Amino acid sequence: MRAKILLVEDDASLIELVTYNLEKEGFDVVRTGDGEEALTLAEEEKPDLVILDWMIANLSGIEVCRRLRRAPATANLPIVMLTARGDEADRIRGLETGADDYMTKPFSPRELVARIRAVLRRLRPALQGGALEFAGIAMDTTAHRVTRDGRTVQLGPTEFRLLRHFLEHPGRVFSREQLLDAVWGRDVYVEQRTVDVHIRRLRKAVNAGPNGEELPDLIRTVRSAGYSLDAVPAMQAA
Amino acid sequence: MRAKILLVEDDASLIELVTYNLEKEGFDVVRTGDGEEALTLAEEEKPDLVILDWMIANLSGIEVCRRLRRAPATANLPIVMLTARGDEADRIRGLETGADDYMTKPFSPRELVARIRAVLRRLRPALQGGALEFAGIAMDTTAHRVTRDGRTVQLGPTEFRLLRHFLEHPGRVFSREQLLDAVWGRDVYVEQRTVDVHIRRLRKAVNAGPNGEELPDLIRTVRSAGYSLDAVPAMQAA
DNA sequence: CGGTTTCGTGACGCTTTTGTTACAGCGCCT
DNA sequence: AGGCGCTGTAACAAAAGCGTCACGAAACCG
Repeated sequence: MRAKILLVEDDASLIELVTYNLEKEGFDVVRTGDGEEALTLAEEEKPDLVILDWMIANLSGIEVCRRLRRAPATANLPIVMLTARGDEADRIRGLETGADDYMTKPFSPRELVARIRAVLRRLRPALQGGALEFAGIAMDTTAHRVTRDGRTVQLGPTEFRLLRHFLEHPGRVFSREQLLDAVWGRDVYVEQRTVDVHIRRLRKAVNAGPNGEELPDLIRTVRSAGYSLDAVPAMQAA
Repeated sequence: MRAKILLVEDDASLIELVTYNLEKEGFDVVRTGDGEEALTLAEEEKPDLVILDWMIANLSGIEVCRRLRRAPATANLPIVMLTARGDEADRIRGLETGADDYMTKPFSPRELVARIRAVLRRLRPALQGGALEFAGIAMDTTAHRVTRDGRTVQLGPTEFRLLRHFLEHPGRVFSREQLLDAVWGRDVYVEQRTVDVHIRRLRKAVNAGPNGEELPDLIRTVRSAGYSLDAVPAMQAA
């Protein structure tokens, strides 16, 4: 999942510099140089993090920070202040107003990215390790939650591990033996056909549509080889 | 609740300076100048945050940071690096190794405190004396009061700590072992099934409605994984 | 086109995991 | 001392998930 960042800054050359570096690192960037608009965008764009300059039009960065914290919808939004005001008093004021980090200009773009990552690592764990996603199937391993096109999918422990294994290696074909090793454990010994049954259960759960509908099957059977999770639904014979 | 901070630093005058400022601000301080000992203390003292110097005896600060992150018991422990190594490359390395913030010497003690507060505010909300709230459950950690949709909920000490832990990490699944570590303490050893009983007591108290009614259960059981506090009540099959 | 192999599917005991209740011990307060 | 609230453990009940089998369908092969 890509993280979206709201950049609130009015210096054109800085906007370009920061945007370039963030996009290079895989972030989506939304920009504004206006304090009032920043508040609106923070609600509407639902960014994962805000970078705030102090001196901007209409509302100071510190005031934007305060209002973001006060509004329930954005009270939890990660904020990094990035400003020329580098006095001790300013830094402390920024942090105490609710900023999660505070950097002063001039700054290193790479350090900015590192600090953003550090903040997101704590506050949006789903963006880091815990999230797997492929072909409309999303898995949050820390919350133990799976969704298909937004609808939550109910899985038993074994199906969960099985799906995770597929999501970790999308497109790759695994033999029943490999799956038993990876999902059940190297020492456990069960019939290979057991895999079939769990594939069946996994398919049933993942392909269940809104009501009684069937969604396209993303688990491909490779005859005499095994199974794989695949973005392209199997072809149809009319 | 007072927060406990582990200060890993070997310069005597700095130790004094930092300790003085932290204690003045209401933190408990545990100190060591030794990298190996830092790891031990991080486990045994259960600090709420670690301040790490880079140049210390036995293990470098960066290595201590890496090992703390790797050990499950301390993987989540907030870390602030405080060091003379201020190159861009060092800062980035520190942050990418898992530090939550990175300050360089010389530094302002008041800024250090502000940054520590900023980190703790996010990672240990309960320490700020503030209110925790999630999905209609509100907890005032200082007054030791809990309400569900406005009605006050009566909890025993253990259930209170258990709920607080869930509120601090909403949505996340914890194994019984993790809960015992976090809520009972790392050194206490009780049966894992004890957790089940307290979950039961917590559910009973939190889900008690106006008269004899049952409110939707917000504590989700994740079979063979643990429990989590969750906004979405489990779905029903008719 | 039969024969053969491989896979899909539903049913069914069995085991594991969790829910629930009861109880005995402990510390604390009056 | 007695009562009271809280805790951890055990024991039993309920639920959920698991692995295997049997049979039919589909794919493959000559």
